[in-house]
Amino acid sequence: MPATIYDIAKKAGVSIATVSRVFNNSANVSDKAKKKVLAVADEMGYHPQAFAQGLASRKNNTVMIVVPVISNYFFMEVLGGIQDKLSEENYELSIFNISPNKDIQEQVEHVLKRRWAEGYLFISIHLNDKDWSKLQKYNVPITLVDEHYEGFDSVSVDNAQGAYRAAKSLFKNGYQRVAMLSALETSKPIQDRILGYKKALSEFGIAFDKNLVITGDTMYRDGFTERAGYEAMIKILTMDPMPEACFCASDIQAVGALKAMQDTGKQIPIIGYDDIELAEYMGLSTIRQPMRDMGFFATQNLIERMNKPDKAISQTIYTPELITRTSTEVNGKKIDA
Amino acid sequence: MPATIYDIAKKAGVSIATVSRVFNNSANVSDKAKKKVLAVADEMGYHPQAFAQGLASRKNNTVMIVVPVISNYFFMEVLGGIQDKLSEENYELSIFNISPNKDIQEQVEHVLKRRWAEGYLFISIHLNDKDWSKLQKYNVPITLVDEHYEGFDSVSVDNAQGAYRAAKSLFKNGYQRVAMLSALETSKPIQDRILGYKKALSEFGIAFDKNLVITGDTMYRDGFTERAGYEAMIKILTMDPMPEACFCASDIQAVGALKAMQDTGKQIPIIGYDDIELAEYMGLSTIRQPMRDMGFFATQNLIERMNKPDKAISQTIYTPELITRTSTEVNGKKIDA
DNA sequence: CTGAAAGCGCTTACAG
DNA sequence: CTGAAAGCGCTTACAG
Repeated sequence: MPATIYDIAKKAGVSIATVSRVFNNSANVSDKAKKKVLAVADEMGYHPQAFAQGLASRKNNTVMIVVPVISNYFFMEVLGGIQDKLSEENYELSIFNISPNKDIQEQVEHVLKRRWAEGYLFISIHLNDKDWSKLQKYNVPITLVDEHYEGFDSVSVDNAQGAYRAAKSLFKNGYQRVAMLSALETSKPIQDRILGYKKALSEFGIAFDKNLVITGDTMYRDGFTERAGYEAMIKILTMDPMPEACFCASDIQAVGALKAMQDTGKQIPIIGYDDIELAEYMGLSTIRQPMRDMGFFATQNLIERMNKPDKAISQTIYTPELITRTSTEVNGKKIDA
Repeated sequence: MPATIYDIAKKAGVSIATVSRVFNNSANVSDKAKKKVLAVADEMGYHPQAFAQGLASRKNNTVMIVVPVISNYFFMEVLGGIQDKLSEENYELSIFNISPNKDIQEQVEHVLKRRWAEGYLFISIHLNDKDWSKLQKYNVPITLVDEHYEGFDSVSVDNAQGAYRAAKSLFKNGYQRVAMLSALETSKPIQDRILGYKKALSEFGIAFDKNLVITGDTMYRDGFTERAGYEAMIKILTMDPMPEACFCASDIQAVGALKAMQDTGKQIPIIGYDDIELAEYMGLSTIRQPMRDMGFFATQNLIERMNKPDKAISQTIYTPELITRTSTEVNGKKIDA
């Protein structure tokens, strides 16, 4: 049985209130009492229990991440940013993994009801407006990442704009038949990126051809995998006529696509999406999302709200930028942005 | 103010004990009472608070991961396995990130004292025997991943053996000057991998040359990055005489190394370590660590211990296997394992 | 600066 | 099957 506050109080010859004050750095404790308590606590290996503190104080110093897919590059980078910020603060980190097989809304409400944390970071959770508005009534600090809804603070990237920039640069450099290597169409980021692709098309007066929007067959992780990218690129390279260039919905798919081109010996310029660390080393042109910054900033925003619940709600939207590398070079000549 | 068990009890016309029983699926509740309670709870949006439950029952259904570097490929894969297992069970997941700047032992003890979780997964936490033995006195379920100490359950990979296999296959295929692309030497996995490399050397009667153990200059993430791999490979390729082949301490470094070879136009066979998903798409020969399995199995093991604290301690050690791909092919000929 | 006491929201023998 | 009551380990006005 580990020591409790009562054991320490008794042994130190003070009340439990004093012990509590010592551990909460409360001002009003004599140096003598403080020293004594600390000494006894150290000797008995005492440390306040998080639960009891949480119950008594009605706060628990915990930030919870709610996320659907945990082992994925985008999340990993965002998580890095969250950690960077959290390490400056005194908060514990908890992660709740939303299962794709059960009702999302229900799981999210469950999490909120359990009151596990003081604040929540919802990452890549996409709900409709009605469901989001229901969540507001819980009146708990939530910051959205990779999604936005006017009722909550959010940090996201303009997906349509990113896709638009990628496609536009390809059209601008003279390519006409530009394929889009896509993923699961019910995915919200995909929908937005298709929108951007279409916008670029119409700006250049090119008709939309749905046959040029290709996905792989593997739908694991919504199709955001090397394998799905490989499969899709094989389809693209065997089309007749073959597309002249390709915009990929994610870098990780682009990695598979690059491999497909290598295996078949056919090559067309491609642009990815995300700018994961690897992209630089693959020479992959891509649309950069500031993932780490997003995580950092979202966490900062959340902590501010936790401390000041009535501050104004803010929507932060990053505009992604095009990074050109060798995957869009032709005869050593870079592509124009 | 959210509803409490008292509110529900009053409104449902039962005692709080009955409400509690309903939410704990206790057998002894009449169907009628159960239905009534559930209806009222749903109406008032009630759900038991995790804290209060934890305090009263002295368990909290939480598994905590303790890990030094959170955004890294190895951890991401292991995490995937943990999630796979946890999603079958009814546990919450918490993550504690050990800061590299503070004393590790102290942080670990802090975590244990706070009693945040019922069971802990220590991932890539390396302590000396004395510190590990100190941790035993907390008498709490802990499973080690990527480390082993006889006092705890553990799931690890034989790093020396893996490195040995990689280096051996290179020597066996006729290469004499085989460089090792290394990382921070105080890292325990690195030490073990160097040991394996040396073992292969001596088996083939080749003298150890410390100038052939090369690291990059970037020591961010202990040197397990593309950049560090790139830097190190550049050094290797400019050595005179140039090494004939290279064993890399991780796939992620190997990715950088591949890029270095591409940029310089020089090429030697290389073998990585880990077999991250990407390796297949890069054609990278590598030593496969069953990362996902390790996470899955460690979690399973931990849960078993949580349910049965006195079960025998078990050490699981995987032997990594060599996967040969194009990065070790010469003129289309595969390397022998 | 300090202590007695109430209270946080649950669980769980115990008695019926 | 059900309820009254004690207890989990803390925090925090309140009074001194």
